[in-house]
Amino acid sequence: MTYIIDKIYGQVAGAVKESIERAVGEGLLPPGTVISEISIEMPKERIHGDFSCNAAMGMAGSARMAPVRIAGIIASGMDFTGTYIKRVEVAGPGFLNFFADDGWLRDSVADVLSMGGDYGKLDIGKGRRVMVEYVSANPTGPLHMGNARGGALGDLIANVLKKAGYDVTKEYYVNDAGNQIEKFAQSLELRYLQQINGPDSVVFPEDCYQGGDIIDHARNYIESGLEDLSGKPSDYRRKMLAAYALPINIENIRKGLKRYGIEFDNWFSEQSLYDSGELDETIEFLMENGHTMEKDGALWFKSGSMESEKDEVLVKSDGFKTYFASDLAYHRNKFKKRGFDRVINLLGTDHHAHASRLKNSMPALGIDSDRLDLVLFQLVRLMRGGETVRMSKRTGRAVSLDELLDETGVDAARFFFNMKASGSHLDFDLDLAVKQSNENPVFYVQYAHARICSMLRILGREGIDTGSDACPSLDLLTKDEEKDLMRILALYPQEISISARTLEPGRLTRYVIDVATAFHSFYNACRVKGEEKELMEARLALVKATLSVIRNVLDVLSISAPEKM
RNA sequence: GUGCCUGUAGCUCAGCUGGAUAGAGCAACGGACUUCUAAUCCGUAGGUCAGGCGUUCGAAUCGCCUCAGGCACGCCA
Repeated sequence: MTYIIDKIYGQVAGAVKESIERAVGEGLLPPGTVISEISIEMPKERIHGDFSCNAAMGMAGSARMAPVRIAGIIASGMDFTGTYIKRVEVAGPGFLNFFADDGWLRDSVADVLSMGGDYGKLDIGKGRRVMVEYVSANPTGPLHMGNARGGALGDLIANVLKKAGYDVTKEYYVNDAGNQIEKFAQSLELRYLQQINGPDSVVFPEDCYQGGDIIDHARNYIESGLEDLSGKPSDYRRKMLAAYALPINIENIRKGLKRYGIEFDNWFSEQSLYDSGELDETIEFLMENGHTMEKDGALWFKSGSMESEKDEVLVKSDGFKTYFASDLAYHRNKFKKRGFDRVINLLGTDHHAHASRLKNSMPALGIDSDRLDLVLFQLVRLMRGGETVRMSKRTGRAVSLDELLDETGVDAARFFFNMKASGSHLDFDLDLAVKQSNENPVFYVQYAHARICSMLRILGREGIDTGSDACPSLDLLTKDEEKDLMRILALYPQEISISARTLEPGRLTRYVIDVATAFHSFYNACRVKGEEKELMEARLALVKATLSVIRNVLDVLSISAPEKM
């Protein structure tokens, strides 16, 4: 897939490269001149041209000449026949500034119209299979704000990679085994006993799950008339209560995420690694390959040569396997059993240490650690009444995803969480949440969409064909507002490309705001209805292309595109 | 104490593989609706890019140091 924007970048870079080679051949530039990678950018200032190249500055060192002189030599011998470029200027410290014919803008709009929803698709993924694992919250309680951020980000990354040509699988890792499940079962048991024997009958320890949902589970269990557990052994009681509550929690998580617009292709159970024997296989594999050692009755994973890395316990002295062990088995499963080419894990920064240890451990499993990408996002800090609210399931004071969505709505929440780079902190002021939802840029973008829909409705009512796929002549679109809008539409493939490469797709929210801004400016400067036929048709085509791109981006963001507001 | 992340306009944040006069939204101020949606547009104002030193033609961007905040350092997950 080659877009106009890629083509014109190629034309500029090609012309520069050709000109440099010829100048070297003719002795105008010294033979040893190193041609650095030719990078093209679009200058902020229009007087600096449509595209600019700083190759001359990069070559100054090896050519032992002033950048301006080199730029002059390159510029003087350029051939632009058969390209969108009209002319070149040397400016500033040695920039080569290129001025393009507006034809590239018109051709881009034509592409948008002909490709529709496929516009922006790329083949950089080459169909490779990539798994994006995100949310993966412990099923011991409801989803909270941190999960909301990770969910919005992970889902967007997955959607972008799909758009970029990867074969994407979205996966949720269900931590339904291990220590926190024990703690969950114990908490349930104690709440159960409190229900039966009164609140003071047992002590409820601080390290148990304090949330009210645990109490609800205990009460619901009793009220639903299931087996009376009061006289049974503790082990059995815990097992039954956990077996009762866990599926309910998982189902609630699933429903909550669905409401949030997230549907996973696969829910992978940690317990299944125990049941299938893969966990034991993995540990044996590590032992056979000399990556383990025994100490103090426990089995340890020997970290590589890195002195700073600490060794990790795989099997505790009491025989229980650690989370680290099952995570290794899980990743062995992802790469070896299921054959993913690439795996992306989203994690809160509080798991940073664990995550980098996991990544560094991949070679011990025979996996190139470059195939595992970690996307770390800063946790959401919740502010209420000017105070920080700690979000921990154990303290039971977390704000749930459902509560958040009740206040802000799905669209605003998903947009909001993707407006900031993953690495930046995010303070969420609950008191401002409702007010903020009115100011949220998502409405600005949706408004542009609704406005266009309204325009098309009215034009259609006047008997104008708004559904035609044909692209009329766009030669009459010469005003700044029209060209600015065309230009921003032409940039979409690059936005997808950069988002996919950097795994930082938050820029798409900013991009679609820019599209909306350019459209609103156009709307105020140019009329469609009532203009002379040819101009009206050209503007109508531009408006339709804008609608298509806005819809396209909102679709990737999984945000609704209302036709009326 | 050690490691990682963050520090840019009053607020929330872009920009960070070095490039031209550091951008946007909100808030503030001044304008624009008898016209396809004013949830909009146009304009004004707003900066020691936390601070310091260095690297070079050029630093918000790269390196070192300091300061401030967050997170992690368990036979927890």
